[in-house]
This record gives sequence, C-alpha cells and structure tokens, in this order.
Amino acid sequence: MRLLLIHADYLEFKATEKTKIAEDTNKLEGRMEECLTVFTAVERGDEVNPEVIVEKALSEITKIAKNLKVDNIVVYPYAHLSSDLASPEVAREILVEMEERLREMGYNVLRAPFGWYKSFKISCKGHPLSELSRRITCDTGGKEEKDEKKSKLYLLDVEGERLIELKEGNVQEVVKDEDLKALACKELGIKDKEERGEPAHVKYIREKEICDYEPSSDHGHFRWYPKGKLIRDLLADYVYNLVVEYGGMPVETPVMYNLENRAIREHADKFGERQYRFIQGDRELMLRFAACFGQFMMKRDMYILPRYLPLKLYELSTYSFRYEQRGELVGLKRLRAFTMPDMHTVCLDMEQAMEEFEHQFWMCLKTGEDLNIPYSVIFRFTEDFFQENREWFFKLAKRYRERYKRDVLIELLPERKHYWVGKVDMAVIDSLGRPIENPTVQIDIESAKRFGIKVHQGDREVYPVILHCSPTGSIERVICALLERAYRDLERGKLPMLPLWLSPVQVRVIPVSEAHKEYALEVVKRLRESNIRVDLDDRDGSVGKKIRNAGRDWIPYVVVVGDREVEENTLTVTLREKSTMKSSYRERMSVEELIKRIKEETEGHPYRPLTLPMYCSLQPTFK
RNA sequence: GCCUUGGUGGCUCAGCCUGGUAGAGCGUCUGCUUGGUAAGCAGAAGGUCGCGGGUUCAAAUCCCGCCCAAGGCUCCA
Repeated sequence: MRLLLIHADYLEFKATEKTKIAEDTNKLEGRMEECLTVFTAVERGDEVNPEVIVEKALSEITKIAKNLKVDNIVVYPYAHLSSDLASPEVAREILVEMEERLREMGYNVLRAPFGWYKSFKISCKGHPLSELSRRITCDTGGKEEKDEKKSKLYLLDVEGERLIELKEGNVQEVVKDEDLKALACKELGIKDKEERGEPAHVKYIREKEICDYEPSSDHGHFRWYPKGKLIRDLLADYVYNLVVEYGGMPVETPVMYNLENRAIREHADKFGERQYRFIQGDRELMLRFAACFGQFMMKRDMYILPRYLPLKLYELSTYSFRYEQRGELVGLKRLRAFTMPDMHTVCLDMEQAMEEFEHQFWMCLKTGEDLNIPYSVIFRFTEDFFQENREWFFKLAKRYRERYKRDVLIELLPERKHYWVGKVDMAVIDSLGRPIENPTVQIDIESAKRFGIKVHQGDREVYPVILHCSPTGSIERVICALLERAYRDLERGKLPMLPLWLSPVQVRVIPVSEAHKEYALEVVKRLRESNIRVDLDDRDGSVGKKIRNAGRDWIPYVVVVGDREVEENTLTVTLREKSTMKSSYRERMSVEELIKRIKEETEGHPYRPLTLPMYCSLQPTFK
C-alpha cells in the first residue's frame, strides 16, 4: 500500500463519472476542513494479508494525525500512486475497513468513493510535515506463523553411511570442522552473542579502489573502478573458459521480460515481491533475477533431440536484478544488481540429470581450488528424492570426502516447495564466520513443463529435467570471498593479497633514483611485452615510501633497481607471498627469471592487460 | 521494511554529553632533499560539519523529519 498524506486547510471532491469498477454510493461529494488527507493506493502484494496492511496503515496515519493534532481524516482512493494495484474488490474492502476503524477511534472521517472519476480541490498547508508519503507492506518482521513442515539438518557420517541429526544442543560437539560448523549454525538459526563489526571486504573495496556504492542509482548498485573492472572481467573470462571447455554453449539473452507471457508470469510470481517490475507503454515488464528466462525461452523454440543431450547453455547474467529489502544489502555480499554465471542443462531424464549433477558438482568444487576459496558443502533434498537415491548420494559424498577430507551437511525437506527436488550449495566462510553462499547446482523438475521445453524422442515428446548451475556463484560474491579470505590471512599473520592472476598490478618497479629510471623503464617494457601487468613508480619520494605504497596496493612482486642492479643486470624482487608484516622477503633474479616465475604461477588462468597508466604519477585517485 | 549505531576537508578520525572563532594525522600542492625495502624535512591550500526544518541573541553540538551506510531481525525463491 502506498499513502500520500497531506495536511490541508480543506479538501473537497465531487464525483464526476463512473468507471467500470465504481462502487454504489450516494456520497458523491464532500468537504472537510483542517484535515489530514490520506491518498491511498492498495497494491497487489497487500492481498496476501489485508488485516496486517490495515493495522499498519492505521498506526502510521494515527501517528501522523497525533503529531499534527488533527481530528479530521479523509480517506481518498488514489490508484495512481502505484503501478502494481490490488484487485478492486480487495482494495475497496481495505479502504472501507480503514474508514470504519478510524471512526471507531474517534476521528471524523470522510471517504471519497472508490472507482469514480472525481474532481477535487485541496489546500496544502505547506509546512515541513504537511506532505508525507509512506509505503506499507505485509512484512511483519517474521512474526507470522508458517504452517509449513520444518526441514531437518544432518551431518553426514560417511563411514557408517549414517545421518546424524543436528540440533542446537549437539552442533558444537558433533561438527568438528569450524567452517562447516559456522554453516550449520546459520542453517539452524543459532546466533552467537558476539557483537560483529563491518565485514572486512566493505572497507577493502574502497581502500583498494575496486568498487563503491553509486549514490545516484538505486541501493545496492555499484560503480566499478579500473582495478575492480579488471578483476570482474578476469573472473568472467575464467568462468567462460571453464564452462566452454566443459561443453557449455555461451548465449546472451535480454535483461527484461514481458509479464504477459504465462510461463514468465508464473515463474516470476513465485519469486514474490523481490523483483523490479515496471510499466512501460502498455506493457508490464520485469527485470530478470537470473538467466533462466532467456535460456528457457530459447530452449522452448529449439527442436531438441536426445543426441544433443545433455544440452548446456551458458550466460554471464550481467546483470541479475533482485529487489532485496533495504536492510539486507551488505557490501558485495547482498546486492540488487549482480553478475551471475548461469548455466542450464537439459537432461533426458533423472538418470542423466544425476550423472550431470555429479560432473557439475566437481566443476563447482574446482573453482574453489582455482580461486583458493575453500567451500563448505550443504546438500538439500526432498525426503522422497533422498530415499530413492540414497546409494547414489552416499557414493558421491564418499568420493568428496576422499578428495577434500571434509564432511558435508544435508538438509532434508519433508515435501517439495520449490522447483527443485535436490540441490547442493557451497559457501565460503567470511572473516566474521558467516557463510557467503556461492556455487550451486539444482535439479529442476518443474520448469520444462511450464516453459514448454520438449525433447523429441522417437515419436514421443518428453519434458526433460533441467539443471541450474552457477559454477562460482555471483562474480561480486567471489570478489567478496577473496577479500574476506585475504583478511583472514592477515589475522593469521600473513600479508593479505589476491591471487597473482587477479592482481590488478602484478609487478611494480621502483627506481632508487632518477639515474636508474631508464633501466627501470627497460625492465617494465620487458615485463609488459610478456603480458605481465606492471607499472613504474616514477613519483617523488623515498624508496621506503614507495615500498610502503606498493604494500598498501597488495602488489605481489616489487622490484627495486639501483646501482647494484644496473651494474649486475639483475633485479631485487620483494615477494609479498613470503613476506610478513615485520620482515620483507627478497630475492635477486634476472628479468627472465621473474617472467618465468610469473608465467608458471599464472599458467592456465586468463590474462588481461593493465587497466591503468603505466606511470604511477599518471594514475588518478578514484577514492 | 523494523530496531540499533554512525555520517565532520580526498581518506581515517577528534570535537557533540555541558551551544559561543571547526581540529589532527594521512593524502594533495609548493620548496628543499635524490634516496636501497613499510611514512625524509618545511610551508601552503583544502570544510554548505549528510539534507531540510525548529528552538536560541547564537547550533557541528539541543529537538523533529528525511537521506545514506553498517550491525541485528526478517529474507536470500
């Protein structure tokens, strides 16, 4: 519900003409002096719980009325405040209810008729509180009763092929793995009493000039600086290469969809309030919250044969939009616009789907290794699916344990409430011990039918099973995880840094004095020609200060060149990886050796050139 | 969205309780210094104290509303 409240000297209206939805009434004109006029639009979302809406609206209105010291209230239906209206019946009921309740509370109430064209005059008082707007939603802060059956959480005892149910009482002793324990506590809703500060990455994204909030956009939309843009693009390249090698076919689909399409409307409605919707011309549109829509529509139009399967389409959804609640937005962890690698795989049947699920499970885990961000794993299955495929699952879990030496959690849902019957989520634990949910694979048994995706098997048409997979989770969350892990390193006495292949500047060359600049420039050129991101600190200042600055920028290799190096034609290289806060680790080596070293270390990872001027003196400050 | 905390030069923060000429460090600029592994020296510039209203002779400071961020709640299909 949206309210526009105006403290007026007077309001008067006169109904002029009926609309199709006009209510029967003889109160066709009215006037009230010294009143609070409440222009009201009842919205679609309000139908979920009209009682709560009325309650909350009345509490707002009376609070304001008390503040303004008015006893006269006009309830005025005003559809134009919203583009997402409730049905006329519900809207009228709510307005009548508001009128009656206000009257019971002792206010003088005038209600303008619903569904009529009306002329009106209003005289707004114009003081600071004379014009206010409010938005009311059904959200009661989680107090409403959910009569859904609760799911149960287990730790998988691989040896005994046994599930150990986890409860608030036993989780501390049963789960040995600290990261997994953090995930289990989150799942069980156990809160630790400790006061938590701001997550480390929120500070880092600005300090390292990666990205920042864009105040001129909506909340949770970011601007990306050259260093951050580079990291994003490299991560995008990384997933692209990974997925294409795996057999995914890259596509690109629109970011917005027309809600007149039945399948899209159904899929979108399931997502509830958390989406961007708007009206443009005569169409109701929505912004995608994942790449499902475009890929499903593409698949619907394909003539799919069994031999194409499993058929994988991949897209980097730049962007996915989710209208998260205001207070839920946190740095790069929760956004309203984010970039998600999204792959959908058409599988002939459940057997093929499970086989693919396994492959994609391993692929997701590999990204954790490549990025050096270890994942904690939780499977989620419906009870039925789990019982039918118990053996398969235990085999998979056993192999995971052999490889990663870690346990897994499993959640069993008494009945299917989403489009999937099984999924796996992988989370990185941040510097404060909170999970960042990243990669996922889901087995979808609902969407093929809804979107009309068919496989032509002989003379039969069958609805396939579809897997959803994001091999890394959103790019923003990957960056979040990398920064959070960097902070954890710092807490454990290591210097924080990004993996070499993702470091915006890989090498910084520092000449000791003006006289060594030429030699330094030569070194920079050699490195550049070898596709290494290198810059030259040609600013004024001591060597000590430049070293410090390079450290602040988390530069993995810092090269100092002075008389000694020029004479011997070598470099003195400080390796961040092996240095600590107290002592820096240095090695003498030739340019060739440095190049070889970096090439070996970045092998198999994407490369993009430096996104900043080569001279530090020319690099602008963004923050 | 709700509750809590915060918003002061580009950055980090003090001042606010108890109203009376807006401070420090870093960064920037200028000059000196030409250097060897985490801040060389000196000087200068730089602020609508988040925004709007109110109280007051006087507001960064007190009051109200709003905006923005973080923490918590809820949520993450």
